[in-house]
Amino acid sequence: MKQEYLVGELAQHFGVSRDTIRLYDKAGIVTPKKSEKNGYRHYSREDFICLAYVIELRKINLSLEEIRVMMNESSIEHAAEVMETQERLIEEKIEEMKRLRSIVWDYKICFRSAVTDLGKIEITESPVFIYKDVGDSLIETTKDFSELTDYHVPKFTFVVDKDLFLSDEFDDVNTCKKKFSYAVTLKDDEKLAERADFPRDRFRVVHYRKCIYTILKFYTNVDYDSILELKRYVIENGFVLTGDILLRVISMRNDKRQNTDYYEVWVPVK
Amino acid sequence: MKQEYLVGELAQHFGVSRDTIRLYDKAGIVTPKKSEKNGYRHYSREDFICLAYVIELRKINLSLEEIRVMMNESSIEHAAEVMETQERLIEEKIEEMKRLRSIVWDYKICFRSAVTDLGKIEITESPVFIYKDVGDSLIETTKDFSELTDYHVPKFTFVVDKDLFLSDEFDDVNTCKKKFSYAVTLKDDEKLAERADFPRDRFRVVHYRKCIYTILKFYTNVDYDSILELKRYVIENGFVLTGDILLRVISMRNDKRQNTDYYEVWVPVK
DNA sequence: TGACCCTCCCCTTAGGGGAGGGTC
DNA sequence: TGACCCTCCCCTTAGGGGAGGGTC
Repeated sequence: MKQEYLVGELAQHFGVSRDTIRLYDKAGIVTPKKSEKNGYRHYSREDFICLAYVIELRKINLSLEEIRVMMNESSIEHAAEVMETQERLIEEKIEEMKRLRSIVWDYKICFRSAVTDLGKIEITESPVFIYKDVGDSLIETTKDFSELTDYHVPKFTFVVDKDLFLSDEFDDVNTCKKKFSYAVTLKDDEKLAERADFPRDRFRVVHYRKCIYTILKFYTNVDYDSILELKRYVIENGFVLTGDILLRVISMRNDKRQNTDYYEVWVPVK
Repeated sequence: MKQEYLVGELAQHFGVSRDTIRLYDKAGIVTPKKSEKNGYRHYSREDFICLAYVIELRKINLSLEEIRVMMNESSIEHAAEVMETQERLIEEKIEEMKRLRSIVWDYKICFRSAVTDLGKIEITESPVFIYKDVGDSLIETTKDFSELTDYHVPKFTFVVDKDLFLSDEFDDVNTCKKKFSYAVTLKDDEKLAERADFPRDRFRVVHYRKCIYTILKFYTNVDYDSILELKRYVIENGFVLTGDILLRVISMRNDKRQNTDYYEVWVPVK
């Protein structure tokens, strides 16, 4: 009857590497007899059972140190507590993952739209934006938003004055970037602006309004063709602007040569 | 108007350490101008926006390398794909976590019982066990089980022959451990044994049966008092044994000095 | 001889912490 | 002077991979 095993056999049986099993020895978790002759590890049947248990415990993400304590020093009471703690941690992890999933989902939808709807023009109703001009400091301005919510992240937004947009001045590619002003906007999915304690003195709210909606890509600081094209569209179709235009960052790169940035664009019209 | 920021301000604003922000520079993700004079990093408004984005991306568990690619080389199509991949990974993680939760929950219940029900004796009905004697090799025996299921892990089990248990021989602590034989059992929660393709030739099945159930702790290889106590209980109460006794491992230690092991014990009686 | 076994060493992620020294 | 800034170096987890050498 076979009583002893070498690392290789165990590694194959448990589907782990030899090194992993040797590490458990080194870490004082499963410490087989070692041959005096050649230093080979000889795992007894008890070692085998312990190793199976350790590999189970590793699967539920206990650290080697926690496992070492469980195997060597701990009481069954302690083991029960470890499992209770681990259960709580897993619960929390699941909740956290669900939260991340929804953020990732938002990005995905946003990027997908940028891909499929790039340049498409649509007349629709804008969402409500909570809005703040970038004053002296972008830090201070974005910090203000964190009082409102720590979940949604406000987006950096270019603003083009409606009259400037229509003026001839705006057509000069070299100067038009100087016509942008800067704001930070938050899509008000949570209807924060409707709450009684919403700080109306410190934020502006841009309500639902009829808008031309499109996604534009441009090479920031280099080429503003796509926004000039949008301007032509507005004029040719005889739209009347009812407010300033928002260009909200979808994705922004920090490439020193040429930034390819995407924006969602809201042009209020009637 | 404030156009530039130093690491300290950004670190405080974003709630990360200075080193983290410096690391993003070193990794080529957000690379501010550095003062020629003193080497200070001066973050522009664009850097600020990128950093905010990077910190968002880190929160959804993208690696720095993935983020670097997204910031420097990737198209919006690629960014969309990254998010789709990430969404799938998060889905899988959630499923994995739910699976782990159920394993941890099993352990928790098991260890809790060991704490609260230690030594308590109960007459109940045993579950169905799929059962195999340990033949020449524990590896071979447990490997057989992996054909059945890769979810449940079979447990090492001592078996005491019912006649031996009652005999005087068994009372001698020094020899009683030699009376144990060894098996591997799997609690058949999934009703594998009822399936048509269950390999009846290679496994035994122990069906529901009336049993004395208890949890025992003993110092394996040293002290078998608790099982002798159980024997006295059986005799004093005039139980008639109807089959071999199973002692299934709940928790096993590999301490060289004194193994404190817990077993759930099933004594079939009528 | 080939398939094992051993130890030692270096490498990975995303920072954290500290030393030692300069700057506003 | 205190609160900043800088770089450099070591440390963490749970292994993976390889070198170099011995063993069955």
